[in-house]
Amino acid sequence: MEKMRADARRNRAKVLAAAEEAFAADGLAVPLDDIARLAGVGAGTVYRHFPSKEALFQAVVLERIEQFAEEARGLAAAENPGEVFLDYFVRVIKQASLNRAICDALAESGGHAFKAGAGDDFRVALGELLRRAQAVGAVRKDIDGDDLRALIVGCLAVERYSPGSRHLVRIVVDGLRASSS
Amino acid sequence: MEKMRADARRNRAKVLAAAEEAFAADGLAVPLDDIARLAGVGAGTVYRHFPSKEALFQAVVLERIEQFAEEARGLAAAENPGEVFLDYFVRVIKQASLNRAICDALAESGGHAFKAGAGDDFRVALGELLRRAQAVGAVRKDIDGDDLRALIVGCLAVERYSPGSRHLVRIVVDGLRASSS
DNA sequence: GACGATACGGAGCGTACGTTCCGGTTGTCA
DNA sequence: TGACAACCGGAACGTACGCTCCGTATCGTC
Repeated sequence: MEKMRADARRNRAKVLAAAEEAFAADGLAVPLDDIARLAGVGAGTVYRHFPSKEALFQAVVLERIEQFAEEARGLAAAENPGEVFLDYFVRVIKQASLNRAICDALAESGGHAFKAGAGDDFRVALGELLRRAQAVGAVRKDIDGDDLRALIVGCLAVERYSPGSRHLVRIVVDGLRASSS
Repeated sequence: MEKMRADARRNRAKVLAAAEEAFAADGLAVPLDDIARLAGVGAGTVYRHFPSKEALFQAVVLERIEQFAEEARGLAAAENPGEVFLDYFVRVIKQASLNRAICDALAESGGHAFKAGAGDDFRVALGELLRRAQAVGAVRKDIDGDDLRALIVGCLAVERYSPGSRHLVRIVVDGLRASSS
């Protein structure tokens, strides 16, 4: 992974960039040959660097999820946890809805990518924001991080079904705020 | 459609029944050959009755949606529209989540099946229940039938992501109840 | 600059699946 | 019951795509 030939490292980066773009636009359905062509590389080269299309996809998705987690960690110390949490929740949904790779990763196999490995960072960071928002009474207490991830999945589906309808996500947010019943 | 040979009519019914079962279990991904085998019929016979796999799928899905619409019409005259509406909303989600054909139909092409043709009956009936629930103040007034369909899609995604977690749908229901903001 | 190792490209393989085609079969009607 | 049309089964076709293979090109080193 470190002592690679210079051209190999270059090509690996090109493949990753092309995959990022292609998967984000068309999701997992994009043929691997297209990614190779977009990267200016042969199909064999892709397989030299990633054992399968699935592995490449996961690499791309996990990288994006890690960015979400990073952002969440940066907000963990904010002084108004309620607003911060809800803003973050909405922002993640909006960003993810623009990225078909994320949507497909969630749909496939029940969001396996969100659950395993690097997705764990996201789970932890999101859970922390939630905990703080609950502590100040901004969010109902009968939910946990797993529930939240499921809600994100649902909101993504809504967003894909009828894009841009603002108040649907707000309904969920209102539901999160409502007193626990 | 009417003056068919007896065996043709029989086979058509067998294909439809098999497709219903297979699509409900495995969604659109089930190979057409499997449906034919399940129906005890050759692949050619399936194509004699339905121009494409997609058409067969739509026929099955629309039939199911029509059942939902029927049920909704039967509830239109109830004396407690608030409860009736929310119960119906939850029940549709629960039923649909058990049927991968419905889930796939919603995912594919933004729920095209729900929007066109027979799906219209569902839209109308659902809208009527909603209107009555709003009239008695049980549901916030800033949503319409299209929003509801989108919410159903989202709840289905949640259900598939983390099955059986009751209170996620309840969050949405609470959001629906919440005062309009 | 030459040599071995490493990486590249893209043709080609295997598979899966939607769809079509046609020789045989079965229902219908006179 | 005979004959024609409608229908059936399933082999075969075309396509798409993930993945592999191997002759060739490129890189790093001495």
